[in-house]
Amino acid sequence: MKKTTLKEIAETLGISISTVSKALKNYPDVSAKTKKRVIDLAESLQFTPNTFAQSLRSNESKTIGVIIPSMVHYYFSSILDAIIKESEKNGYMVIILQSNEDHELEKKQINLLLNKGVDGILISLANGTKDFQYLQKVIDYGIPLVLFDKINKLLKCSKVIINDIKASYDVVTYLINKGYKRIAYFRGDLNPQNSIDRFLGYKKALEDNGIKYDSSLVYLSPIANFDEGYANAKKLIEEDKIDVDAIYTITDLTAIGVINYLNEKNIKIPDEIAVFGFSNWFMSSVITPTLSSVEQNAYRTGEKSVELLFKEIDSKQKGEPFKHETITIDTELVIRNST
Amino acid sequence: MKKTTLKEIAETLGISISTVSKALKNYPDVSAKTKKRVIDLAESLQFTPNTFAQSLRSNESKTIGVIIPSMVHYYFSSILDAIIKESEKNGYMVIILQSNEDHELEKKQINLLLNKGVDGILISLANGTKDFQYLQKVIDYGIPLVLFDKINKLLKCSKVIINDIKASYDVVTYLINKGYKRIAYFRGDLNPQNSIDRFLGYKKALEDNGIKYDSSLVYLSPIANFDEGYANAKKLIEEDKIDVDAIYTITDLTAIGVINYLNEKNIKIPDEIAVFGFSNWFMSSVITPTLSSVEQNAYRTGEKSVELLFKEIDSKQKGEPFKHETITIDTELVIRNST
DNA sequence: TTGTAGGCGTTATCAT
DNA sequence: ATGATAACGCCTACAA
Repeated sequence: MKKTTLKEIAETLGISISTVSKALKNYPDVSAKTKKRVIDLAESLQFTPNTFAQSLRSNESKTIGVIIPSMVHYYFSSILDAIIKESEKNGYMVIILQSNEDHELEKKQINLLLNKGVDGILISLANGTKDFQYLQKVIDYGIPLVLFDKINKLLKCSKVIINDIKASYDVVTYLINKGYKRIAYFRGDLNPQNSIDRFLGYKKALEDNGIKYDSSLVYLSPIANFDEGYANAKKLIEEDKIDVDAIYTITDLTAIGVINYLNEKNIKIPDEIAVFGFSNWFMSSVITPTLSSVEQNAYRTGEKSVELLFKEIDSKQKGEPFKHETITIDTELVIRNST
Repeated sequence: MKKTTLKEIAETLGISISTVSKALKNYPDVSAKTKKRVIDLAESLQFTPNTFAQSLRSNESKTIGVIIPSMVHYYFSSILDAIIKESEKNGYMVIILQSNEDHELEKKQINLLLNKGVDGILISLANGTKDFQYLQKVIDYGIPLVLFDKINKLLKCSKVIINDIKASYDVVTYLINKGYKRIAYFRGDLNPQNSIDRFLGYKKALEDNGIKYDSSLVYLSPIANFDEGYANAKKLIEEDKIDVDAIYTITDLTAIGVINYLNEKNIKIPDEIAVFGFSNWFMSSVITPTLSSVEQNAYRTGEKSVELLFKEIDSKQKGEPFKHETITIDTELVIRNST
């Protein structure tokens, strides 16, 4: 079985290809009778235009590309969920690539997408990313680009982020108000902006509440996974930081590592040590104790990102100017039993 | 900035388009000198062939489509991870769609992918799927199709599955050997094959061990999510099934719902009631108590699925005949603290 | 060794 | 109201 073409319809009906094309596109200058004959036959043959030919002609693929660090990740998969659903509504398909937090791979993938001819690109940057030339290239090519979550401030494109400084500030302020005084922080690498910002929020909240920042309470968790949380908690306990009464982490997965270690050691949460995460993974609502966290509204982040992208694609098609926006998604503290 | 074309290179060098094309494809009948001139210029202009034109001509998109029920799902996202990585290695991109367990949507998406001109389709069927005509259509069109996880036996295409009957049989046998006698089962809908098979395995294991199957110990969990696990556990306890000493569920998420309810009610796991899941989600290794489960090797499932797909695409291109295969992925019991 | 020409399928402009 | 024609960019059989 082969796909039907305009040519076949034309030959069957004994008319020209261009008339067929016009009939199907409901041009006004085709007689009602011809139109009907064409449409009926097209339907019975299940005709759909060849997208390769359409793309070649229009230079549009009706496809967008998304690059995320990793797929098996509650936050990113939720964002993708939104991106895919919204794109489908708009008649677009989505190609997904994983940078695996590898800067070089990310670069290669951007080029793959450009070569592929996608109509727009959404990306959450890999942690290592320092040089942004290849992203500038996307902009130079005139391909709409939206950064989300892990962004770079300097690039001239739309962005969707949360206010990490404020969210983090709120967490620490909440902990302080609850009576915690020695709050450890398991921070991420100081490369993605949000990692920096969460750390800043932590420090600022301490400062504003008259608590002196103590760098010995800060542990590094560059990958921000379970094992690092577990290992850092172990280190903290074994270093006899007995006055630490709360641990706040860059993300939930790390916090869950912490919880697992403390549970193993029979250290009571939150009585002896409280734990606060970030991102509100589903998992956090079902572990013991349930984990307090920051709801990041992943779905909305995805929604807003494609929305901006399609707006820009639209403007481009119409030849209208487009003004880049930065949208900040609201976050909320979700208080559970770990604090 | 615009993409370079063969024509531009040809004009710049004052030679014909076909010579440029041949030079870049390293045809033997182009002089070394011309070849060098072309390649150098192409490189400096960062020439890459227009994929729309290539696709139109070759009728290949170097893109495959994947349909899964849902993205925010540990098992499926792990499979996607494998699919994307393996495809990239083979120079293919991946378009992902979510059927949302909606049969009609799935049908529409299959058509979208066919119209898009993907070179192959991977799909894990929605639960409701009963009519398979539109999948037959894929086969009739000659588009390689591989079913994984939730399959239909009757379709003539490659498949990647696990042996659900055996895996389930092993779980229940293990429980019986451990001394559990009244084993409740929270089963899924009897529509996807694997749901049926897990139920069969459960029954067979009871039978083979001289335990009479008791339908009052079977609870339905059609969506197989957390809430259903929680609700069914509640129902079971409130129905005073006090002799039940183990609960085995269709999937981990449901089991985790069960654990949460039992924990809330201070029912000791596994002393009063043991819990066994299926799929070995990451989450299961970090909840309290850690959950015994069946490792399904999602990544391998993804790997094998694309491998079969690419084999078939390859055969098709070479015009060779292709023999469909059904690959069964090994599973293992992962015993943790809940049993 | 190089170039010409035709076609992949669609669409839009310009005749008729 | 309909059709002929060219173009999108690439590829290749064939001609020179």
